[in-house]
Amino acid sequence: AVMILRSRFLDARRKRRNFNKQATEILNEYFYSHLSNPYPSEEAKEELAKKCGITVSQVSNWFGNKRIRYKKNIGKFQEEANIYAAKTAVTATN
Amino acid sequence: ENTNPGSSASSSSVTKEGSKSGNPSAPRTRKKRCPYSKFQIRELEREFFFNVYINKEKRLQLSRMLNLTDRQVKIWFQNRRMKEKKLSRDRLQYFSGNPLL
DNA sequence: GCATGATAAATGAC
DNA sequence: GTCATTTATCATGC
Repeated sequence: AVMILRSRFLDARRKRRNFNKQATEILNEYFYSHLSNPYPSEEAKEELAKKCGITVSQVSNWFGNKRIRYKKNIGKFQEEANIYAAKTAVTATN
Repeated sequence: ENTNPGSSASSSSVTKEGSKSGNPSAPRTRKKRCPYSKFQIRELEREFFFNVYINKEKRLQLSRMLNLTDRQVKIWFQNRRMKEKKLSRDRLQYFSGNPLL
């Protein structure tokens, strides 16, 4: 049993699985609403992790990848940025 | 599969920064990340197994053997310790709350 | 074929 | 020294 768990643990780390749509929505919502300073605090990371159903490390990975890839090609994320900007605007009015 | 530029003897490559001699457009070049070879990793891991903290003497010896700089070996051990800590956290999280064991 | 998550070198704050 | 991070690279999903 120990070996089974151990191998499953190793595989789980290596195998990549995409986050579900809801988690991605939450992460993007935070990212684009904090575009001037997309660096969530440790507490914010824990809250995001809880809401997304992922680990804090995965939240850190997501923001690290998002920041560098956004900076490298802002134009590619323009449409996405507009979507979440409008979304946060709507939630603000409600 | 190695050919590490800027390591060992040829100290001409990684010019840390020409902070002097004018050079107004000092780009402060960040060293490009170059993955280490299997052989380098094996030797580094071997030493890490014996002692997580490497002393200066072994560090110099190891850096020469692997054609790396002292700084590279030092940083590798730092990163490796962080990796070990993260692995421990992940293991604890994964095996906790498990009906088995 | 790229998008995406995770990991490996490298830097800098402290 | 730790540790969050930047950057490139790796591995996988689709």
